[in-house]
Amino acid sequence: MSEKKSEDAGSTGEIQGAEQVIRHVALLIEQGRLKPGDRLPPERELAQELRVSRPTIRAGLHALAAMGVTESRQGAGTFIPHGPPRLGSGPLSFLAALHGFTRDEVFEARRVLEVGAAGMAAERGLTDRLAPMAEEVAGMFASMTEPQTFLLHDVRFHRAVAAAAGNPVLLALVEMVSSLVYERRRRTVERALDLKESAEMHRRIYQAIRDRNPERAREEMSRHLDLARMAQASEESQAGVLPSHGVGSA
Amino acid sequence: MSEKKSEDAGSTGEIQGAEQVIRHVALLIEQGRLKPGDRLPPERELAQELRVSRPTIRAGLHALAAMGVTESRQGAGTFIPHGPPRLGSGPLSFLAALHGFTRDEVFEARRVLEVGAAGMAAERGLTDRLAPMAEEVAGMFASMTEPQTFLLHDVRFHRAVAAAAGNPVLLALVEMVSSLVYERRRRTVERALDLKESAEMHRRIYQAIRDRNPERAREEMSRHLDLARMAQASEESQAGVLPSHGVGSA
DNA sequence: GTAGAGAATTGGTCTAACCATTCGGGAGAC
DNA sequence: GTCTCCCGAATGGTTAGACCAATTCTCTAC
Repeated sequence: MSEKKSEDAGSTGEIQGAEQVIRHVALLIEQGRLKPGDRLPPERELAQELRVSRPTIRAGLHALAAMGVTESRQGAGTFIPHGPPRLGSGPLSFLAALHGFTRDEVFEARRVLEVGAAGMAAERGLTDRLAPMAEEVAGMFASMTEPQTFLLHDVRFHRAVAAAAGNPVLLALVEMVSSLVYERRRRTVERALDLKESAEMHRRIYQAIRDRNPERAREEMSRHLDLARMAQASEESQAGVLPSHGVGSA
Repeated sequence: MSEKKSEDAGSTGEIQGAEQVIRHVALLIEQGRLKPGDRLPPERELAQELRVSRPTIRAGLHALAAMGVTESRQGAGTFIPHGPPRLGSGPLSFLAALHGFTRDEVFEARRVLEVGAAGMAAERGLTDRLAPMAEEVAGMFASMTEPQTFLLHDVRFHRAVAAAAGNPVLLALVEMVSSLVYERRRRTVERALDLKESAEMHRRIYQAIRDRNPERAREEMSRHLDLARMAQASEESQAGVLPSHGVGSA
């Protein structure tokens, strides 16, 4: 009963529908005809080219947008974002909500990633990546009375460490997991108790990386994340019951 | 005639359009009214409920599907997948193609994740997770003349190790990164030279975890991935120029 | 030369229909 | 009574044409 359908196989294969749009864009990317910052052809043009209707094109583009591959701006066009490689936090947020990831589990995954990143950063010793980290540490010490600002520097410090590891894949993963934590932390950071101690821990991490001491960098990062996990648990218990990992869209 | 913009604005806010669909589903999940395995309401019903047209609903559902949150089957309905938490490889594949991740970078990220996972698996020593690993090792020794089958066991062994770490977040990350590697490896594994040595390395990793020796587990996993990276480089150089990281859809 | 208004471009949405697949229930055969 | 087969309802997939909204470009007026 498995009679084949139309054999009009074009260059994109026989796939029909929204899936075809994704394949087409993937092909353009592989061929180097689409790079970060570029604009895709208008929807109407794509529709004509792929011989499908515009809503079908739009379905495919929505899927690409959800994967973070494209961004659409009404009136302007659909673009491939430039900037560093970035995995959206959406998928992980949904998984967290669906499967009830605990705070400890998320922190544990984060520790694996960030301890590794801290070690790599220390080993590699890319000197031009030191200043961004140092600046964020300074920012923390300067904002100990403004928890939200402090948290911002905190986020950026960890991102800077991941960047100093010099591996874009690792950086994207760190950002994806971190964003889960920070989305949640933003609501409770006002209750934080020991911002000064936190700032000093970050400083020690920085110093270990600066001194190109991977062992110490790993240790300090590991200890820091353990303490941060407990601190967050404490903040949340003060705040009462929170909705489980929100499905934040960032 | 609804003069007013629908004032039914529930807790979903006043967001209009496809975004609203995503928020709505996210809300249902947070409230526990949608769990893995469940079926979503039919599109026509959602459209009526959210006061938007069906194409808009469909756009949102396509976005959710791209994030791996839902799966649609024509004639049956739209479902939330059951099974373990899973991050699709699509987003990472696109990032790889767009930013030209090198093989070494991907392996490096993989090493951070899997060395951590191996260590955790050994520390935790969940005895009921040992058998799956052992079975895959056996499968490798049994399929040294069939590279594709060998590769399958290889994939599943690494997944089993990540599962033995007992952290679903880490498991999802490992699978996402691994799938990038394996998608690529599938094309060159026929040229593999030392499947026996590879099988024995996997066996040593298993033994270290079984013996609850985290240090050795980490070491063995690290060494294995380094060798695997070089092996794959060798296979690819034999195969000539390959298209850069394909945007595989899995 | 510059600033503003208008036109063209482009993504966002709607309505209304038809197609393709799946699944369940009822009719018929045994 | 049980089983099998088929048909129709339910549901996702696609199409078509139209209109709205935001952006961008261009051309005019000063």
